[in-house]
Amino acid sequence: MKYWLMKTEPDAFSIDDLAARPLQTEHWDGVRNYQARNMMRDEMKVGDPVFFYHSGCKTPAIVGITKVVKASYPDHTAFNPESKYFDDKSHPDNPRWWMVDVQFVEKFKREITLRELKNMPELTELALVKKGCRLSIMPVSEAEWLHIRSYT
DNA sequence: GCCAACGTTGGC
DNA sequence: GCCAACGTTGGC
Repeated sequence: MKYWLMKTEPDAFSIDDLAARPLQTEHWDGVRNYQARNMMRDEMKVGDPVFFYHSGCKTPAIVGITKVVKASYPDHTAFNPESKYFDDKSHPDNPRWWMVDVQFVEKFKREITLRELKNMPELTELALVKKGCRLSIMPVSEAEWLHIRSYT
């Protein structure tokens, strides 16, 4: 089992939006970055826990936990010319983009802000706090996970 | 295969 | 709204 962190802009899709979905589950479409894709396609497995992170907002923060409930399958929005995620280089017989399904687990009573995370010496290796890191999906070590968890 | 130009991300 | 950092594109 591996631990993860996934970013989302709360204006587009927040943890409350996820909790309001049928079965509190949603497919993670629209990832168009190869590194992030590779992690979803090859490494994320059913049951893996995921920190849910709000980015591009007033207070960037980890706001809760989700888990992977369906392993990778083709991101069908890439096949749809009507979608803003359409990519004519992705074909159903050889998909370029993949996604997983995640399910709501928990919303923290108190979110853990990026500012706080940056001040934790235990997290200096976490990609999220590194300068210029734009990865929307990243691995979290077990030690990092437990450390962050201990604040919730 | 190099690299400049461009677009995007995302914190501040 | 600004801008640094980064990934991608496309001409050569």
